[in-house]
Amino acid sequence: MRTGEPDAETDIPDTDPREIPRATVARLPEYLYALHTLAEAGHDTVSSNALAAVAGVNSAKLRKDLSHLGSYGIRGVGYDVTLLTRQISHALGLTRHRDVVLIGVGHLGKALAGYAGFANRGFGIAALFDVSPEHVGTELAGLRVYHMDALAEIVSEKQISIGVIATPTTAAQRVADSLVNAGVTSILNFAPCILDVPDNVDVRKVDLAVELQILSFHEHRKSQGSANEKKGDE
Amino acid sequence: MRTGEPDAETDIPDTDPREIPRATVARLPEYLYALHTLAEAGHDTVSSNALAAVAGVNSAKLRKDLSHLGSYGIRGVGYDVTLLTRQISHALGLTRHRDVVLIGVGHLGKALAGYAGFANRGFGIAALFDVSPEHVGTELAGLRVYHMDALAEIVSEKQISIGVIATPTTAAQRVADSLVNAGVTSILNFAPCILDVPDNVDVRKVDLAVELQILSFHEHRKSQGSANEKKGDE
DNA sequence: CCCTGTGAAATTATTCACAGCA
DNA sequence: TGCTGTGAATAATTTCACAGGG
Repeated sequence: MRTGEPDAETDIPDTDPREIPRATVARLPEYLYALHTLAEAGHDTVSSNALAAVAGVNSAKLRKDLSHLGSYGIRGVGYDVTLLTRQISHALGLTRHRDVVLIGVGHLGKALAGYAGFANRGFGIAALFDVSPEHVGTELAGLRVYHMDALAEIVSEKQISIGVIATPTTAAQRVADSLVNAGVTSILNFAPCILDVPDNVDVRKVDLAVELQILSFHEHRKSQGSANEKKGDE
Repeated sequence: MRTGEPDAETDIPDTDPREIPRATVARLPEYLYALHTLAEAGHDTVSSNALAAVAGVNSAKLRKDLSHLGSYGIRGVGYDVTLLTRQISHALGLTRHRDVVLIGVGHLGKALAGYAGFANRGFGIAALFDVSPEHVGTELAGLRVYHMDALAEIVSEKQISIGVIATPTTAAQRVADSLVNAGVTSILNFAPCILDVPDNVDVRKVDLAVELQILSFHEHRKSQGSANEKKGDE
């Protein structure tokens, strides 16, 4: 167990990614995006307050988060936008371009394949896969759709380490197994199920319906809480 | 705690939603889904251990989560699948059907409109909206695409309280304003930006690229450190 | 003064471990 | 016996508040 040491001196060589708290990691991409926005708006430097406002978080939290990167702001001024962008990108491992494979070219797969947000932020889709003869061999967003049989070969050839599952739930575990077999070590799963994978494989799940259910809870809370606070706005 | 007290409150299925911790709320939908799976597999009752395994969480956590609902399991047996399903649904406010409006019928909007997971889990899409003449008036997944001008009318007529934004980033804030004006009080935002809304409006953001960036971090961590210690999973 | 970086405090979340009931 | 429900212990996260550099 490592407690915070009382030195505020020179101890920031290369940040060990394992020491960045999970909650911080989850926010770094938001900061990155906010910095991008600010850079485009012509800002060279930004204070923790301003950046926190754009990213939608508390400024103390932001500073603490950045402190985990060993990042250097300038007291009295703020952070250099370009430098901070580079530091966060480095911490997230985005300096090296990471291509992904996408499995399933149904509605969601199509949306993901055409999603500019991926390419914009350092992720290219290396190849698309499906099993349906209807899709295999076609082209989508400038990418050929391969049969799953070709997965291992392409993953290994292009050194892919991340796979995105956009298949129906019933196929998800099978696809995950194939991905793991092919050598993929991170999976983004859009199917609403728990994937069984080896310990060295990271899985993140995005369930669109879950988000709505959480909003439903908030609606429930509002309608139960106070029936008197209503904003008249027409 | 209830050694000598009259448990008059134990029968009341009406939990105060404000007392359920955030982290618990975020997991309830997962439990709900797991229960659905178990029910289909023919289980009448389920132990916290079994349910936790299906939902991918620790069983003590699951029990504590359920205790916030005032839910009653049977000692020595487990939980009644049907009853627990109903209790969670109630806590999430899903007993009442909640329709949503979806704005933006680009790739992502199309995917969402056709996403069976919504309808399956108590959310219907009441109407689709867009501004592009190319889309307005067409039909998609059995739903007509309306022009944004009709938003307020339809939201009010159908008593919609949840809106889903699947537009380009540039339009997101404008759409959010329209939704708020129309009376929507919860927004699910797929555009990668922070929305400025009144305090009484809840916003949840889903950024597909952020998820990939978090995975990228894990890849980075794996390739940088010699993997010899404990697993970092989730 | 500005601001950052950060210990310490407060809050929240998770896990343990066991009493007590079916 | 097997299981739930839950205090107590632990861990993680957020927030406060201020020292100290520019």
